[in-house]
Amino acid sequence: MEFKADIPIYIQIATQIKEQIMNGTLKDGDKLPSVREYSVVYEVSALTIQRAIEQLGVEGIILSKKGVGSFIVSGSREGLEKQMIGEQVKEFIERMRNMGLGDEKIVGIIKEELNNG
Amino acid sequence: MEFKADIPIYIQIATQIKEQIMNGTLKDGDKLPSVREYSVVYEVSALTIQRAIEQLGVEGIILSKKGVGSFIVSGSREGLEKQMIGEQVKEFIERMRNMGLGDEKIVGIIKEELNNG
Amino acid sequence: MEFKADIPIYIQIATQIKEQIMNGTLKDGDKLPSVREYSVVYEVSALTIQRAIEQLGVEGIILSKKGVGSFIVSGSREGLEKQMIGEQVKEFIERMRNMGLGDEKIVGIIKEELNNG
Amino acid sequence: MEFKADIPIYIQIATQIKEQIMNGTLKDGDKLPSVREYSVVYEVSALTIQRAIEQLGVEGIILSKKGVGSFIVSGSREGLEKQMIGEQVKEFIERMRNMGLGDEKIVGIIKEELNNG
DNA sequence: GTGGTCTAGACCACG
DNA sequence: GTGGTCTAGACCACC
Repeated sequence: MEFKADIPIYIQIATQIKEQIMNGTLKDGDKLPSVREYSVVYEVSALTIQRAIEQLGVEGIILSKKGVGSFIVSGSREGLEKQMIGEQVKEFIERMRNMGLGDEKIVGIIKEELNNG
Repeated sequence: MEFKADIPIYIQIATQIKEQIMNGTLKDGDKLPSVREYSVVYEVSALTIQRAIEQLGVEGIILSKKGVGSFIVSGSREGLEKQMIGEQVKEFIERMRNMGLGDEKIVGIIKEELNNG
Repeated sequence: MEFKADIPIYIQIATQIKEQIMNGTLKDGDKLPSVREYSVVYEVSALTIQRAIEQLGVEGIILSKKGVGSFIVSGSREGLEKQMIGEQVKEFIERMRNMGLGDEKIVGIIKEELNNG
Repeated sequence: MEFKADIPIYIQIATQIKEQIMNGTLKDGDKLPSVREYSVVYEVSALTIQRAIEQLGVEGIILSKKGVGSFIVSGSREGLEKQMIGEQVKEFIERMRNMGLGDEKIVGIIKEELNNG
């Protein structure tokens, strides 16, 4: 597993888990892999994994129980959809507009990339 | 001037200058405002401005001449367009796909946000 | 039955039993309900109940006889009163004083809460 | 500096800083001692201090700026007063009532302890 | 000098 | 076996 250098690893892992919730790999009520298991998979220290999970806990997406495990809070998927998609779309459009692109051009480059990429 | 807390200030300033180049506020060959002027406008220390300018220099977008000033390298606009737009579009689409969205849905939410926002 | 997330469940159960001794629900010499019964009532594993009872045993409040049951030690109520009330009152007052509250103000907020709550 | 064994050290430190805000030792806008300074004073690792400060950050009480320091958010004192005092008073009274004490008795033991202690 | 991240390893309390 | 806390030390980016 490789990470971008300019974003904290625990944030990148947290984001990845969020994505897994959104695309259905992880579902409501599911038990997450243990901190130690993740630690092996991602090849980072256990503490880094815990910070990722802690982060998700603060955001109300997962709930950790000592001695038991971490579980996906039911209904978190719907919340994530609005939050993550909405935020990122707004940010993306704002940046495109700041660079002087009009609405049609924005839709154009998206379509182009979808077809080519 | 206000900045996001989780992104280095000098990066945010550098990004704004890039955007000004792309939307035509700053043009090929133009002399940038002085560090002092920027320092007043953005309400940050001169050192932070210098790091922003240094950053743009490293990226080949501007050229600093000692005792004279910094100038926008000719042709930088075209380069920026491909780099900034291309990169960001790819990243954006990748994230949307990671969250399980199909191509049509991606275009849909973009259009929706363009009309509402 | 619901528990606070940041305090061990077995401690919370032990505390509730202590409170029942103090308010008279459980009296000197009484036999405690069985581990199984508690397990059903509190909706936790038998092991957790046993830890709660073990805890009370260590504190000298109950006495467990193998194959017979657990019994409330005579005189435990009086001991609990001094211990629990005394400790908690001291701690509470210390915290209020650490926050800069004077004696009169402490009595005031207590009275206010007693009337409103 | 000594800590209670059953409460995380970083929580105890965070609580102590909150108390200092409430009793006026630390005021709105004040810069907190650095992580390293605290680390020496409390004789714990720098990371433990950072978790305490991080906690206060999540609660909106302080704001940390990379390379600059941590500062007390203006208006945090008023918020703390309502939150900390209110919560603790309610909890204290609930526990006293669970033990079978009537309102007058609660006020009585408080007054007694204030005079003796 | 400042806060932030990460590691590797340890110990503990919980269920 | 699980999550939570703590250490000591390192490196980094920021201002």
